Order: sequence, then structure tokens, then C-alpha cells
Amino acid sequence: MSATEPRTARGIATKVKLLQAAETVFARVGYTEASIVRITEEAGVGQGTFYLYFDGKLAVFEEVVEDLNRRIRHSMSEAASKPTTRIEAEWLAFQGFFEFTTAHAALYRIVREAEFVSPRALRRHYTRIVEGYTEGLRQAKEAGKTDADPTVAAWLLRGIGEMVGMRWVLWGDRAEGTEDGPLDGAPGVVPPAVFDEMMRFIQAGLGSRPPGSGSETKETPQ
Amino acid sequence: MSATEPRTARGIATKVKLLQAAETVFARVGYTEASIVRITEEAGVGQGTFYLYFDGKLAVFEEVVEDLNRRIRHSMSEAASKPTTRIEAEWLAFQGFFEFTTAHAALYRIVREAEFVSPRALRRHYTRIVEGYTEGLRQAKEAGKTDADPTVAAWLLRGIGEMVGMRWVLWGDRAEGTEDGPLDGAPGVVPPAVFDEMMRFIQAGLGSRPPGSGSETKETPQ
Amino acid sequence: MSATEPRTARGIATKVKLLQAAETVFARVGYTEASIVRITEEAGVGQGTFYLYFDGKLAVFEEVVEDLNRRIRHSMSEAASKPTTRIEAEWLAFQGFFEFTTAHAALYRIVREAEFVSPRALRRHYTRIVEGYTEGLRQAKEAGKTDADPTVAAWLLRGIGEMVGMRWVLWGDRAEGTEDGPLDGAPGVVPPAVFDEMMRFIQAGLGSRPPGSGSETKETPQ
Amino acid sequence: MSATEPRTARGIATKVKLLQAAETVFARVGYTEASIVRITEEAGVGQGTFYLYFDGKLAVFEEVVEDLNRRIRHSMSEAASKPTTRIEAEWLAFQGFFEFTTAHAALYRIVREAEFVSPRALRRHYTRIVEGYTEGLRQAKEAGKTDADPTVAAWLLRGIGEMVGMRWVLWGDRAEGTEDGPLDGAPGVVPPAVFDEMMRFIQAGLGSRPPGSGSETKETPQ
DNA sequence: AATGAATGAGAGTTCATTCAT
DNA sequence: TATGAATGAACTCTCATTCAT
Repeated sequence: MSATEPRTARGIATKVKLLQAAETVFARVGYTEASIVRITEEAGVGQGTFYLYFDGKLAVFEEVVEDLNRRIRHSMSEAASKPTTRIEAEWLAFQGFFEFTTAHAALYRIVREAEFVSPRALRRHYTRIVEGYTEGLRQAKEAGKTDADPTVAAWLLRGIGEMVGMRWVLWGDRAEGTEDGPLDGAPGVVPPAVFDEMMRFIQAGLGSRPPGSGSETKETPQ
Repeated sequence: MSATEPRTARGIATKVKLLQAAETVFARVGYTEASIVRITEEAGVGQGTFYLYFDGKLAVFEEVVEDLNRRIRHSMSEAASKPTTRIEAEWLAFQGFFEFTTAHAALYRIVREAEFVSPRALRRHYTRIVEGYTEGLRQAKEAGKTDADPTVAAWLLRGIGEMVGMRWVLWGDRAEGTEDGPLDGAPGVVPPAVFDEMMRFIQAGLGSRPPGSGSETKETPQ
Repeated sequence: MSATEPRTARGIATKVKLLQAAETVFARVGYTEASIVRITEEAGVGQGTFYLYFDGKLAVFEEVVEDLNRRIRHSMSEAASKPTTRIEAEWLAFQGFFEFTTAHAALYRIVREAEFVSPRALRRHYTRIVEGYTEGLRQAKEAGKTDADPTVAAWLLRGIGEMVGMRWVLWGDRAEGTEDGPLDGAPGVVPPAVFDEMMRFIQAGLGSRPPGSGSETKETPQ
Repeated sequence: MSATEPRTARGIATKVKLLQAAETVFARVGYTEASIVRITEEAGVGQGTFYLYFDGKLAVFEEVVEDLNRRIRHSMSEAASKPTTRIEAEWLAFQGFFEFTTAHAALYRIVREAEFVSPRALRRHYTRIVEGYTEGLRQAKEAGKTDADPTVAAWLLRGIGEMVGMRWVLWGDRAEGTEDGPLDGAPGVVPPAVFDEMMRFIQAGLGSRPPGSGSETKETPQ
């Protein structure tokens, strides 16, 4: 009737297989084109088995998004946690984000598609990630390194990361022309020049802007 | 067999009706849920008629996106073209963008959905809009108002606008809690404080960063 | 989306074909075993065609019951309308009912199955038929031929007819043993002796119970 | 492979649990909607356990009907066995039947559904009950209290009881309007006036028709 | 130019039943 | 004795598309 959690080791293994298969299939063909048959074939189980552990396509999609969210945040905090020098943590966080995006370009697509499939899941996803940024920015603000509003700035950063990720990682070189390559082509990498330009922009944007002395005090740019 | 352009006034009227109906339906239920029957019903024509003018669902979707692109750019250049004072044109362009987004929140959704339906259409759409930004930024650079790379900066701006639009216009107030309101709820408006913070960030980010003299030349910020 | 009435002669013909096919299939295998595929195959149309004219299995079933109700009542009133002699009309009505049952034994099954499939349809069906009886009994009462309560008596008659129909028409000879013949075997006919006995019972049951000798005799019958 | 009888006390208890659960579920949702999972969940045992004691859904249904038959007959003979006065036993039997029906309205539904699920089970069920009537009527006939044919009369009585049960107990008040209440609403009670009318009808119907006045009187009853 | 009828592949989903443990 | 996992056939229903009129 309704999906339940597996109660044996065998059941757990099967559910994991299904979850991975779903991720693979969603990444490959997108939510709409994905079908339960494809997922179960990918997982190597019968169709009916799917419904033992998931209530339907939407349910499994949301679990996949949840899982990705965990992994993206992990990837970002992982990167941000090892700033051995004075280099800004957010720089590393961005690095982590793009690295993840590059490594899992197709999965990134899943997250974005969530906007239409499950707005709720997307909102959770973005909100959680942005909360991470916000926290970092709040600390930066208290340290006098910026006087930008942490929440707003966090969303701006997210927007920048998102668009750069789409433009340079997902589209890669295909962006230049009008060619119609499918999304599953090899993803690109953010060119260093672009990355630097982006970081410069962010640094300046966040720079403390003391009323008296303009923005030149900000972290002594360049 | 294949769709053709209408040859009579009556035919043209029919195609227009279909295009508008398609936009309405896509905005209301999204690409996947939209069906030819719904579109033709909305247009008040027979099912078969649809195929006289469009090759299929994808084709009509792309025409709709094309149309929206035209209107968004028009809305932005309209706004940007009347800077009677020294107020930055990009400020007005952003204003125009958000105004359009607010007024056509549902249509905005169409554009974003294009990423999965027709990557080609989306790429065309973004590229064209960003080209507008790029041109403005190039001029600003030549005028010494910024030394950011026009292309990169243009994409960053686009990312910022996109995310702010999603967060404050599309989600509106629903973003705060965990409630699961559908996207078609009443859209919000970018709060002035957020808008100002965003513009400050952009101004600073774009600010010319001359080796010697800092960014104070930029429009005397604050 | 939702089923509509056909708008052309061809469409009407198709809907009729489907309705007849549904009746055939329901009669043969019952509601539960019936499937849209079987019905459309029987009708010689594509599966999708079914949904042009019916909202689903239940909807077509209700149309079939409605149709049967019309025909049964027609069959009964037809029979009852030609009492050229003083022979009781209800006798003929019963004849008509059993004749119909005999001729359409399988259809009779459909009506009874309605109790579980669509209680609403069944209630309508029975109520309408009983109303016919009630009217006849009311007239009989006014004519002093009976002093039974028309409504109650009508339901009693219905029960008698129903059970005799089931026992002797539907079951036929199979009733005697314990053999497990399917219902779609050849139906039987109500044996004249049984029919007479039944009519005698009804006549006596309805018999006027004149005030003089009163119904007080009922405790000491005869 | 094939179901067997339990061999231990534990096994017996399990089978009883399953049988009761099946009755509950069949009564609640009907045969078709009932599923093995629901039954086993209701019984609190694993799915596989079901097949230890029953060959399948049909088999358990037949056992349930069998069980109900036993209980209905018991209820009727119970009532009929205590005629302390000269009041007719069949009157009490009817009382018993309606009392049972009222108390177990949902179970009554099971019996009727048997017509389509297992004609064999239904036939057994009806035949056995009617046999009880027949026996009583045979005695009444020998006692000169009636000269109706016991077998035919027994079926007529069954039909009357059945229809009155359906109309007044199962439908209850919902019968009047056109409302579409589900069958599982609270059952009604046969109104005394209806019951009396019914008994009067039966008494008269069964009434001995003395040779002298013969059945030719049936055209001019009494 | 316009249309409604027709299609059939494919979707998501359910469930009686088998089986290894 | 008891079980939960697994299955796959069958179900209802949708819809982009074609076609005769």
C-alpha cells in the first residue's frame, strides 16, 4: 500500500540500489523523461519492488535532492574548513561548490529541475545552502570585514555561483556558438580568469564601505 | 505534414490565438503538464488545427520563449533608455527586469523551465540578455567607470538578478517558513532594502579598482 | 481530458459500439473482471477511443445499468399494457419481468452487481421499478381489490420476483446439486407450477381483508 | 505449497486471526477492494503467513461465507426455537434474520457479493437457509395450516426477507432521496409498520386455501 | 483552413503470489 | 511456524500525433 522502510539488510541494500539508480537516471534524462521502469531496470529489480520503498516518482526525486543537498554542503564545508592561510573561507567554499558542480554536473541539473518538480524541495535546498553562507558572512561582518547585510549578500553570492556554474561548467564551450549540444556533454571548468574576476567582484562587493573613507579600505583589494 | 506559416488573415489570427493560449497554459501548468488539447481548448480551436502552424509541443514552446525574450529585453531597454539624470542605466535596467518579473511571474517560470525543455532556447535567451548588459558595461569601462571584464560581469549581474528574482519575487513571503505553497501564488516584490543592498553590492563590485586611487571614482558611492 | 458527447455521426456510432460492447463484456465476465481493453477489443476500437466518450469503467457501467433499467421497465409496461381481459395486470407485469430475465439472464446479473459497484445506480434502478408496482397497487387499492400498503407491498413483490428470478431463471437446473457451473450457463425458465404457486401466494397476500372479517384473523389465519 | 490446517495451538490462533481479519476487511471494503496485504495487516501477521492456511483470496472468502451462514442459521433457529406461545415460528425466524442483518449489516453485504465472487458459495448459503424454511413450512402444511408448496413458498419468503432487509436495513433512510451515501453508513431498522404489513402479507399468502373454495377464487380473492 | 475522431505506445501503479530465510 | 522481500502481469488512463472529411 504505502511505502515503508526496509526491515532487513537485503531490503536496505535494495533501497540503496534504487536510490542510486534514480539519481543516475534523473541526471541522465531529467525528471520528466525518467520513468519507474527505467529506474528499476537501472537498479536491476522488478517494477513492483520500487513501490515497496517509495511512494512514487516524486517521492524518490525528493529523496535524491535531499541527498544531493547533503553532499553539496558537505563538499562546501569540507573545502571551507581548511583555510590554512588568511585566504578567505568563502573563496574556498566557492571552489568547493564549483568542484562539486564540475564533478557532478548532471546532478546539478537535478537540483535546478526541482524548481518545477518540487518547489518545496528546491526551497529547502537553497535555503539550507544559503544559511551556510549567511553564517560565514555574519562572522565576517562582526570581524569588521564587511558591512553588507549577511542574508541579502548570501543570496547574491548564491546567484553568482549559480550563474557562473551554469554558464561555464554546465554549458562549457558550447555556450559560444548556437550549437545545440545536449546537456549531458562533457562539462567545462570555470576558467581561472573568470574565477578571479568573479572573486574580485565579490570581494569588492562585500568590501566594508566606511562612511568616511570609501571602499578602499576593503581588504586592500588586489 | 509539416507546419507552415498561415497564408490568410484568418490563418494568422488562428496562429496568434494559439500562441497566446500556449503561453497562458505553459505559465499556468508548466511545460510537462501542458498538453495540446489544453492549448487548443484555451485557444478555442480544434486539435488538428494546432499542427497546421506548429510542428509540435516543443516547437510552440520555443516560439513562446522567443517571444518572451523579446518582451523582457524590450522592458529592460525601455527602462534603461530614459535615464534623465546621472542615475546609472543598469539600475534602471534592473528595475525594468524586476518589474517585468513581478508583472509576469508565471512567464518567468517558463524561461527557467526552458533549461530542461530546450537548452538551446534557454541559451539563446540568456545570451541575448547578457549581451545587452555586456554592451552597457563595455561603455562604462571605456568611460573609466569600471575596469571589470564586461562579459564576466554581465553574467554575474544576470546571476544576481536571477536569484533575487527567484527569492523575493517568485517565492515572495513563502520563502521564510517551510510552507509548501505552489509557485503560482501571488508573487512578491523586491523589498527596497534588499534592492538597495543589491545595488550597493553591484556598484562596489563593479567599482573601478585603479592601482593607485581605489574605487572612489565610481559615482561617489553612498 | 474529460469525456464528451460525440459530435458527428461517426462518433455516435462509435459510442454506441462501445456501449454495446461494455454490456456484452459486463454480462460475460462481470464488472470486476471486465477491463477497458476487453471492452475496446470487443468494440473493435482503440483503447484511447474509450476515454473520448466515457470517464472510466464506472461511468460506462452506470450508463449500461441506466439503459437496462429503461429496457426492463419497457418490457414490463409493454406486457402490462395489454390486459384485454380481466386478467390482472400485475400478473402480466411479472410475466414480462421473467421473460426479460430469461432473455437477458446475463444482463440481470449486471443489475445485481451494481449493488457493490454503484449503490447509487442500483438504488435508482430498484426505486424506479418499484414505483411502477406501487402505482399499480395504489389503483388496485382504490378499486378495493386490496388493502395492502402499496409501497410496502411493492417491495415485497420485487423481492419475490428477484428471488424467483435468481433461483429458477439464473440458476436453472444447477440449483439442485452442488455443481459449480458458471453463471453464464444457459438460464432456465420458471416452471409453470412454480409460477402458479407464486401467483397464488401473491394474490392471497394482497387479498383484500374486508373490515368485517378484518385482519384480526391474521393471528389465526384462514 | 498448498494450504494446510494448522497443527499447533499457535497455528490455530493465527488462522483464526486471519479469518476474523478477512471478515472485517471484506465487510469494510468488499471483496474486490480487499487485498491480502490489508488482511494480513489487519491480522497483524506477515503476508506470507496467509498462504500457510489459505489457498488464496477466493478460498478465504468462501470460508468467511461459510462461517456467516452458520451464524445466520444459528441466529434464526435460536429465535425460532423459543415460541412460547402459539405465535408462528416463522415470525420469530424473520425477527431473528432482521436482527442479525441489523447487527451485522456489513456482513450481509458479504453474502450478497458472493453471488459474483463465488456463485457456488452463494448457492450453498441460500439453499441451506431455505431448507430451514422449507422444513418449517412442511410441518405447517402437515398441520393443515397452509397448503402452499413448501419449497416454492420458502424461496418466496427468502425473497421477501432479502428485499426488505436491503430496502429498510441496508439502505435505511438513505433510500428516500437520491443521495449517494455509501453502503457502510449506519444501517436502519425495519419500521414496525412495515414489519407488520409484511407479516400480514405472508400470513395471507400462506393461508390455507381450503379445497372447497379452491384456488379458483384467486380471481376474486376471499 | 479547419476539425473532431481515432490511435496505441507508454505512463504510474497495484497486488496475488512465491520464496529464501 | 512465520516472515518480509521480491516479482511481473495486468490494470486504468493520458496524450502527441495522424487523418478523413
